[in-house]
Amino acid sequence: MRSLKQIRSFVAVFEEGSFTAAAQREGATQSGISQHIRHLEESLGVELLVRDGRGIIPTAHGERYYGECVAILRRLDLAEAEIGRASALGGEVRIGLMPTFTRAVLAPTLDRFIAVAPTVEMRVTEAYSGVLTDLVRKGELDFAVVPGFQGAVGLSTTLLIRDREMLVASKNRLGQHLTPISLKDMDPLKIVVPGPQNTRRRTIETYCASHGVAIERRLQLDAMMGTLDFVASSEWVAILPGVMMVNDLDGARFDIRPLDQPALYSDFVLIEPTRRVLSPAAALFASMLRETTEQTITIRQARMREA
Amino acid sequence: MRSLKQIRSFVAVFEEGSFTAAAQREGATQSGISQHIRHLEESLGVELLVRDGRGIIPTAHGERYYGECVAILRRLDLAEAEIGRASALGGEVRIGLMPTFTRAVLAPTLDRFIAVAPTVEMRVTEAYSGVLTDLVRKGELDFAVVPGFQGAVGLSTTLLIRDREMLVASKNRLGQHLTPISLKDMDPLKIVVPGPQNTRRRTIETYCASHGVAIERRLQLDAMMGTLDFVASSEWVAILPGVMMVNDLDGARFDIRPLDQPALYSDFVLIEPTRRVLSPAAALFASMLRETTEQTITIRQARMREA
DNA sequence: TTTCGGATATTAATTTTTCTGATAGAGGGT
DNA sequence: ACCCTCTATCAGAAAAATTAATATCCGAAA
Repeated sequence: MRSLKQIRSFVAVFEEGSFTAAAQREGATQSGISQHIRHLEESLGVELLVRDGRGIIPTAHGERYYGECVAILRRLDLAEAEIGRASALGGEVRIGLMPTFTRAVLAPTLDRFIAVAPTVEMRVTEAYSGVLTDLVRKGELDFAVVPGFQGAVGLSTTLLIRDREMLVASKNRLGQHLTPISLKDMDPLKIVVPGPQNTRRRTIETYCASHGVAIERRLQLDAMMGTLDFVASSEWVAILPGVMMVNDLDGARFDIRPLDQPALYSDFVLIEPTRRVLSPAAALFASMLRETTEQTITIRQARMREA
Repeated sequence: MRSLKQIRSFVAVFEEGSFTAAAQREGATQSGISQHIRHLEESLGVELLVRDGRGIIPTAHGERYYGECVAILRRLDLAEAEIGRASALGGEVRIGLMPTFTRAVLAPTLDRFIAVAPTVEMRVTEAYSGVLTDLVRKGELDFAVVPGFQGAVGLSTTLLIRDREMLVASKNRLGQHLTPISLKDMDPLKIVVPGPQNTRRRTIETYCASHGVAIERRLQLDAMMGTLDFVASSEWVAILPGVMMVNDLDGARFDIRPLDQPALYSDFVLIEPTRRVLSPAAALFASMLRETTEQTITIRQARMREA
């Protein structure tokens, strides 16, 4: 007989591309997963996955069936979310954020959220996007906010915010604080960049290369806080998302100027497992996060107009 | 943990209105069903059904959850139907028809169907609408054709055909064969009617009462074939759906005249369990049944224009 | 070709879950 | 109150899922 376990196993194998990884994600053994898939295939009378020593490749039937299965799991999840937690905001919310977000917008969002939903247990994980993506796919996080990017199997993405990139340097080093700046008119930069595994690295390099930005030296630094500290006390600069600088708009520590000619925007998206539905509490937190972020951006724009 | 068995059990209880009946339908014991529902309610943390000694009443949560569950089961069924039997027409088709349909349109439909799908095992059940409805809800029939009526929980209905009601009498007793007739201009009728459990009885009585049709005597006869035989050899008349008289349009045995002023139409609908999806073979048979019926009606209309 | 690394399949024993049959209990209708 | 019908509960039996160990398969590299 068909069972939800079989379906969940199949979805996991499909998304992870491997029985072993699926077993890990489902908290089961590879053996068990293997049997579930076999039974499923037997009862459907159709091969769903081709095993080729190196992982799996779904058959055409597998592809179709996967789509239906995700929809079914999602619907089931929705049905429960509707009932179980319809009224009371409760339970646990587990989210993942990059340092970009934890630096400035997390705290005010948490303040507001905790006031509204005092019984919800919040668990925030800080990590870079690759790690967060994995955690979301494994179901260990309700959602995460990562840079806009090519979707991954089993994840659905929603644009959370689009923000402007800033050139950041220590105080009085960049000229008119908060006014747009064109990098190609500047002396060659001594710039701090993240490592190549970070999505931002490629964005920054591409921007510089295609808009004639001269770079004198690069320093690869994978710590956000470290980067800020270093920039604050040296002649090096960094390109950072505006959203993480909202607490430094006063110009006391940093000179911050939005990139211009052209402006550089970054998208941040909310990712969640397609097979699941955000709990009301998680959805509330997500919307508060967006709101807070938008407010900070609005405030910044006001300051920029003054400057 | 949640399981499909639990969901199926819940749907069955909801639709049957009773644990005992649900157990029968699912081929399980009442005890097992009871435990499934209990576990479901426990894991959702919500009461779905109120038990009141005489059966069950769903709670508001139960109502909502039922809707989702049906959608999920249906989607699952669809996913499988898509895969397993996408190409080959095979398996078994079990349908239910009333005597109205078995008399004239079944045979030609079967001819066509068997020619196209020789490997399909057909099982046709003849019964009245109440019985057929029960069988469909229990999942023992893929679909049935019954008089249009108030939907039942768990069944979805599609209009299959709308046909005109006929006054039927033995040969040379009604005047111009196949021409419309207004009953209120006639002498009081000696009419054969089905018993009150039959949907048609109410339709006929209502028609007569509200359009001034005089009735001299009633004869209650619950056998369709018997009614025809009796009418053929007596001065009694009957009101019958046109679709069952297509083999008697030649006027050799009966005078047949469509009711007029006003015309009386009857709807026949295809009913199937909402939680399931018609197999390709069953869908094909249904569409052939509709086609055949429509053809017979077209033929009759041509004859009527000639007359 | 051989071997190695990484992956899935198989198997049998074990654990967990489900199912059943008997029985107790609850709630109307008479 | 009594009866009848329905659901709940329980413990044993049956079935299914799970596991750990092991076999097997496949491709890549030597």
